[in-house]
Amino acid sequence: MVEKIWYLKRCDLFERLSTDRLRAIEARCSARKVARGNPIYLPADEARGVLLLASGRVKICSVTAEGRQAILAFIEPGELFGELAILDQLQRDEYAEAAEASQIILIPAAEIQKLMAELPDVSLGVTKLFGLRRMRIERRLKYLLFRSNRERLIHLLIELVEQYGYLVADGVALRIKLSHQDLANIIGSTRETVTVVLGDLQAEGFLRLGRRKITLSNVSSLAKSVQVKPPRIEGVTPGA
Amino acid sequence: MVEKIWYLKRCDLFERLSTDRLRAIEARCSARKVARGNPIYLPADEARGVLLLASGRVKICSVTAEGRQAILAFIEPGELFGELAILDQLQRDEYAEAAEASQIILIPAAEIQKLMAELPDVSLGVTKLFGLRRMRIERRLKYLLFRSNRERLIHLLIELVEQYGYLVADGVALRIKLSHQDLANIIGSTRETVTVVLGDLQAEGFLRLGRRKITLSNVSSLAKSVQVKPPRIEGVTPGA
DNA sequence: TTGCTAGTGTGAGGCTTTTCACAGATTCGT
DNA sequence: ACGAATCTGTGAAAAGCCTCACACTAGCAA
Repeated sequence: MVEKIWYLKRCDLFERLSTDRLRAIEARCSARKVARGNPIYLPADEARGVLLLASGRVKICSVTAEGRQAILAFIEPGELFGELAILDQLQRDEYAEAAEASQIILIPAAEIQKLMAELPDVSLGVTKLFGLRRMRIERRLKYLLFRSNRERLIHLLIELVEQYGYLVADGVALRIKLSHQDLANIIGSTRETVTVVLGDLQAEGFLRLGRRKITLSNVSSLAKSVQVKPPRIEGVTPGA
Repeated sequence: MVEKIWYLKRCDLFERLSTDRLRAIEARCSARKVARGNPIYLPADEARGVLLLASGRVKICSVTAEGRQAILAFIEPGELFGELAILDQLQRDEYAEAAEASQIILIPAAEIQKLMAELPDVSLGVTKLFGLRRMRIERRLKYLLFRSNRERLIHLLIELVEQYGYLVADGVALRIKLSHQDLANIIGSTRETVTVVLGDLQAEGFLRLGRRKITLSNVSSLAKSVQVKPPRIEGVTPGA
């Protein structure tokens, strides 16, 4: 059995709770492992609670009638997802799948609601979480509307650098592996177009391509080309 | 001077507060009127507080470098906007303008934060507000990604019916007046394309066009054509 | 009434993006 | 180590959408 409490403590929302309190929550939670590519919840599933990602990586998607997969977000270890269940939203209309082998913890909605009622800190934390997610998605909407695929892709790369970038000898690399298909699924384009545009950007010297790997050699001029201020880059190591 | 307290009471978030409490809040708020087409806040403005729309209609927009206006949302009387200020987000990156002559009330962020800290109900209300807005925008992102302009427009029409539709003799009319340019600004297209697509839909018998006015004659088959369940339509009158 | 403005209708031409088809390369599972 | 699956690169043809240019109408203001 997984040490659930250890992971609970790593989530912003719970880090300030007492160990006793955490033990109590832990008792109500269940954990499970999901292999890469497998679903965690489907739109049809009833939303019984909130999920916490202990390890791995999760993507939140929706699928069009023609079978195209739109990627709405990636979730990193320590982050909550499926959190609309907190609002007694029983039905979700997106689904979550493991982008890598993952361990997840299911926290019953009632548990969070109880915490929110008792501890204003938690309540505020949830509000902030919602606000943050909303800002992210609003920002994405803005850079998708009216923009060419080239611009969309550049904006996405900059966002990825902000979230996953780390410095290497010859530029900035990403701590996340994405195929061209994945990138297309985020910006609402096709795999082929992404391949071509990335090829162009490489030819123009903005980046270097590897298999599921992109190294940005000139983030700031790339940012300037879409009139956006260059992102801050986390100074250090590749991480786990 | 406007009867601010009257309007505060009409906002979901405040409706359960005592009159005394409301008086106290009222004392900290300021009200102003804005004529159609004028800005309410700009991206550069510091976000001093949250805004409550007392009357009129507001649109939340962002502008691309090439001067295209993306409409992110409409705000109706009784709704809050600019609410990210609650999270001490000092800088906004969208702007708000009056879509019709409007009266707005500015509530200092500190006031809301105090309420949230003292009253769990308010705190939950804010969380719900954030969650709701996020669901809306996520839904929009989903119907924009990978979709043709025709599909985007149909989805938008269905959303508008849900929010603004009322039954009339020959179908469903909308309680909001939008030009083709407005519609284009919502779905990220151009005025001409919207005109053409609406013309097609009219020819196919789905709707009838008037000046800044659309009457849907067959909402359910329109919904079926994009594989969406038909929206509920508010049963009655045109409203104010 | 007479402008004037905002909103709508239409078409030609060109650019962007998708679609389809296939080939080579790398990684993964067993 | 081997075959299978995944990932990337490329090109031709077609579809979709945007740009630009202009005409017409309804509503508003003086």
